[in-house]
Amino acid sequence: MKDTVTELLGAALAALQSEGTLPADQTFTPQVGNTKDKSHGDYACNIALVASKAAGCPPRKLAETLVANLPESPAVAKVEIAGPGFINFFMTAESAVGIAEEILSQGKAFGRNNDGQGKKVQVEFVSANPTGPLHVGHGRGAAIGDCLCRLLEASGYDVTREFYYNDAGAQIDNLARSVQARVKGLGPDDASWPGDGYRGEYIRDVAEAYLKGETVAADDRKVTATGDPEDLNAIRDFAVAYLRREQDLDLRAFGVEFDVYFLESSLYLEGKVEATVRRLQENGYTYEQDGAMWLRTTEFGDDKDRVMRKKDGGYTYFLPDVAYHLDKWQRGFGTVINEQGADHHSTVTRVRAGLQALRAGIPEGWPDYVLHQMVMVTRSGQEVKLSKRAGSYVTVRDLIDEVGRDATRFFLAARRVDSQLTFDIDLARSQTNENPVYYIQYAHARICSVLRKLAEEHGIVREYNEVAGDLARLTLDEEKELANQLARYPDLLRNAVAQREPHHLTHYLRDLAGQLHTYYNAHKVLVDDAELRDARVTLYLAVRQVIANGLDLLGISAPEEM
RNA sequence: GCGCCCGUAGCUCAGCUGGAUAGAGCAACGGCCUUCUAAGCCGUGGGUCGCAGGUUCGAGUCCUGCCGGGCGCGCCA
Repeated sequence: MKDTVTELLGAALAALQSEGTLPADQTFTPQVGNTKDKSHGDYACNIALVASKAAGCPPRKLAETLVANLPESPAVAKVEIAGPGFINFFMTAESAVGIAEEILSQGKAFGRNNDGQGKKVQVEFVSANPTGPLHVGHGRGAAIGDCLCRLLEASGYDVTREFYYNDAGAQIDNLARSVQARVKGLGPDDASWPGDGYRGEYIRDVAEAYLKGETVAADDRKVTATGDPEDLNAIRDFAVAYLRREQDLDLRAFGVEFDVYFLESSLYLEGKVEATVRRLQENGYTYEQDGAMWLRTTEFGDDKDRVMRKKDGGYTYFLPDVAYHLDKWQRGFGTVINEQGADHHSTVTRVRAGLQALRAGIPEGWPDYVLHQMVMVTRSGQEVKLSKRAGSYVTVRDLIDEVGRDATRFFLAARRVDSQLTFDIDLARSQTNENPVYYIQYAHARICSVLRKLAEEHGIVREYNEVAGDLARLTLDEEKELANQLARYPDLLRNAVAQREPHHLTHYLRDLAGQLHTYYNAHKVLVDDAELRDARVTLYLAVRQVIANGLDLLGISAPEEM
């Protein structure tokens, strides 16, 4: 419908250009928007305000001329000029509800597009080091990252989900020493406990499994414990595998699956770190100072130069990071999105600077970053800080166990990424209309319920994408507005992808579900008039399809009954 | 001190990249179940969009400066 309006306006603009009212050497592209207020019609355009200067006449006057030149269309019931010069389009209900047919013919494909044209995109997210269970922050990253992936896939991109982790650095040594201490029967409060050791209860579990000689398999590794308390290397390998497996289980419970697990150690093994260092040196951006090797990141907008090789000869995390991103580039990802917590935002400039210093033809703003702000968990209005397993933080597993996967995903994706998020456990648990997850799922279940009733009492089974009845019978305001809302869905997805903001989807679905509930309560579907009944059921089917499609992009189930 | 993010109804948050009289939900108050799921619906009240300037036909949205909150400023990741 919106396209129809755009075309009509395009024709009118062309007419004004050929008759000289508007300059022919400029292009005017009408922006057609959805109206907030019903009295402004269904769609509105501000082109008269935008082009009034070029036309050399007042906006309202230009609007009048444009309207006079609009081609006739059966879809348009009325056109009005309002306010400073807006052109408001009132569409016929008949043209609006036609969207239902389109939705049902496209089914699961409705809303999807091929904007990406099969281009390769990589989304790196979660990327937690294997030193403990995933915390809520990782959960937010998982919810946002996975939803972005689904949105990109729905836009025709070839998406790779990637998880990067450090399996060899100082933090892993620390993990190994912590597990070893537990293996030897020590606790965090003992005097000989390692200085910065991990204190969580899960360390004890790892130690016990190690002593029992268990075998664990995670992503690409499988490790059997030797049980030897003195073999720190064996403990390290086992602990990493054990905690990676734990994280995998959590992610699976959350409905997130990765295509690639990338090990930091592989960058060293394959000489990619050394190659990166050489290239940076050859390009003349490095220097020695205080026994360390520095990179002149200030040449590329950083506020100070960064150490790449420490006094002790080891590299800082920053260098493998650069090597890793060069590798991503070389793997052919024209678009890479790094989803991380905002507490890592300082790496953005640094990594980009390192990549520019390589002079590898990588564009300046590459890669993209989506940085989410912090998450706070509350229960009974109080902040929850601890979990039994992890000690100092709330884990993803805690949330899934307590409120379920659907609610966890929904709430963690329901806010703009750059605003801080309060996860209200009481709200997420509640099974009332105040909980948007249930509210949306209930709308879906309600439609299914009506269909069951139709089958049971009238013996009519409507197929998933079956159009029946005469849609022209749908003349109610609620029906037209419901149809308009459905028609917005494809644009909504485009917008969510462009902005990298999954929360638009949660808000949209909340609104759509609300309209469905309103309609449901105001007008009975299973009326005696069979033609009207069938038409309404068709609209219901279309709503169900869009809700199901939207929930799928969030990784949330669409239950048939509740 | 410097950098990034946020500040919108009592609370939690939207606001489609500058458009019309700033919107939802919750909470509060008042209604609706012999009718397809009341996990629902309808109605009412509620705002100097942190403050002050600027840009223009028009600013919650853009620019500057303050105020308040979060995060970061390691030869940790």
